[in-house]
Amino acid sequence: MTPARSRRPGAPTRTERGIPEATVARLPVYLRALTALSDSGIATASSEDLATAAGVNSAKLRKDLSYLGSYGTRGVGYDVEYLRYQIAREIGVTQDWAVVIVGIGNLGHALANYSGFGTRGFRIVALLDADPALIGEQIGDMVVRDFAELEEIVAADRVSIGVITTPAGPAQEVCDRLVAAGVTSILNFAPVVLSVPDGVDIRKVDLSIELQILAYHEQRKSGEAALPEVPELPAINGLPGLPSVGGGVGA
Amino acid sequence: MTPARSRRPGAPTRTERGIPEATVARLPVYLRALTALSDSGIATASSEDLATAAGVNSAKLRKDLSYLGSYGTRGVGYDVEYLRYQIAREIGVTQDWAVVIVGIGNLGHALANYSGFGTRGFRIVALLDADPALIGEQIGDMVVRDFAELEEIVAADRVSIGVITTPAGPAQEVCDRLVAAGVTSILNFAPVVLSVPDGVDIRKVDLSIELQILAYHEQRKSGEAALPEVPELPAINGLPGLPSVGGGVGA
DNA sequence: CCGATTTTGTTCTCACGTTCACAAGCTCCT
DNA sequence: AGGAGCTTGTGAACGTGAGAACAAAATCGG
Repeated sequence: MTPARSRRPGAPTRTERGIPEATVARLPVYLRALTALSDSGIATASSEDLATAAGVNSAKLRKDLSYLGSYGTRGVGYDVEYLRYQIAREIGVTQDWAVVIVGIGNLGHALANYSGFGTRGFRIVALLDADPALIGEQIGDMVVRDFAELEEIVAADRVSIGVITTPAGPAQEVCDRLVAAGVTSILNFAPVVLSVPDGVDIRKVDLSIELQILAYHEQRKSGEAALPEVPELPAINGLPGLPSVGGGVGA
Repeated sequence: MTPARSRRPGAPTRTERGIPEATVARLPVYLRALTALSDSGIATASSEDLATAAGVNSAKLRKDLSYLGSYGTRGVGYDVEYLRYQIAREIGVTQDWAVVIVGIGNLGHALANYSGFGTRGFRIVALLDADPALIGEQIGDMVVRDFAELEEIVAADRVSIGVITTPAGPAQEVCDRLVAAGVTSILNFAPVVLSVPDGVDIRKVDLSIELQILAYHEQRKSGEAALPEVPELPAINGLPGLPSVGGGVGA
C-alpha cells in the first residue's frame, strides 16, 4: 500500500476507494468504448476522443477516471489497452461472475440466448423455472432446470448474481428465495418494487417505465395544446363510483 | 389559462410545467403503485402508504406530486383513482402512442409478445426487420414486415416512438432512418451510443451495463482482499504487442 | 361552534453531480 | 538543453436532488 498519495488536509476525503455512484454507472460505458477503439487498432486516445466515443463530455470523463487513479499521460492521452484493463479490474470483470436466470418466459429465453452475454465477465450457470412444462427444455447449450434446485446450484457454483425474469406475481417470492440461498445482487425485470435486506444490491430494468418517460417528453413536444384541460374536481367520467371526496379508508 | 396561481416574487420560478427529470422518472412508478392499490379496492391512501408501495420515502413522494398540482386532501390523503388519472394524464398515457419495433431477434420477439405492453398507453403498430427470412413470420397477432416499409408506416400511423432491438452493428443506421422518417423518441436496446439530432429523445437499456454495475458492488462486498494488486506499469500479460507507452496515434 | 388530530404542501439546508477553467507535467522541436 | 504546445488532473463555482421540519388546511369529537 502506498501511503495515500498526497492526501491534502482540505481534500474531499473520498473514503478509501469510494467511487461516486454516478461514475460507477458510466465505467461500463467507457469500457465498451475502449474495447471498440482497441478493436479498431487505436493504441492511444485523448480524453476528448474517449468522451466522444462514450457520449459524454471530456471534463466529466477525466473526473471519472481520476477516481480510479492517475492512468493517462499529460500531453499524450490514455493507453487504450492499459486503461481498459484498469477499468475492467475496477469493475470486477477480470474475473467471471456466476449468474442464474429465473423465469424462462419470452424474456428469459432472449437473455439465455444473448450470446457473449455482453462483454465477458459473466457466466450463466443455470436457467430456472417452476413450470414443469419448461423444465428440461434445451436453450442453446443449456437445459432449463427446476427452480427447486436453486439452493443447491447457488452453493455449488458460488452464484452471487440472480436475474429475475418472472411475471410480477411470483417475483418477490423468487427474490426472497434467491437472497436466502445466498445471492447478494439481483437484476429485476419484473414490474414490481422488490424489497430486500440490507447488503443486497438490486437494480431494476423496466420497459414500460422507459416508454412512459419517453411519452412524457413526447407529449411536451407535440405542443402544449395537446394537453387535455384539467378537471379540477374528481368528476371522472368512465370510472366506477367514487366517494364524493375523502371518506377515509380504514388504513 | 389561470394566471399562475400565487406566483411569489421569490418562488423557484419553475418554468411553466417544468417537472424535474428525477421526478418524471418516478411518476410511472407511482402510477403503477396506484393501479395496484386501486385493484385492491383501496379508495384513499396517504403519502406514507403510497411511498411504501412505490419504494420511496414519503417526503420525496409529496414533493414529486406537488409539481403536478395540489391533488390530495390535508388530513385525509389522496383519492387513488383521481390521482391515478392525473398522473396518467401528466405522463401522457391517457392517449395511445404508436410504437414500432425494429430488429426481431430474440429480444424483439420477447417485446412483441410482451402482453399488455406494460400498462396501457402504447400500441405496437409494426414489427420490422431487414432479414428476408424473418419477414412474414407471425408473432402473436402481428406479422413481421420489411424494414423498407418504415417511412410509409410511420407516416400512416403517426408513429412517434421507435424501439431498436437490432445488434450493435446496424443500430446507428436504423436510428438515422427512424429519425428521418419522423420518429422523435427512441428506446435503444443495442449496446452502442447512438447519436441523434436535437429534439429527439433517446433512452438506453443495457443488460450488460446493469450487470457490470452489480459486479462492481459485488466485488466490494467480497472483501477488498479479492482485489488483485495493481500493476503500476503497462506490462500487461496476455495482450498483443503494446507500444512501450505513448507513440501518438494519428488523430 | 371550537379545539385536537391528522396529513398535505412547502421551505430550508445539505449532499451530490456537473461543468469550467487552469496549473502541472509530458513530449517534441529547434 | 530549453522553450513551445498539448493534454491530464483537479480546485472551485454552479445547479439539481434529497430529506428534515413545519405551517396550513381539512376532518372529527365534544
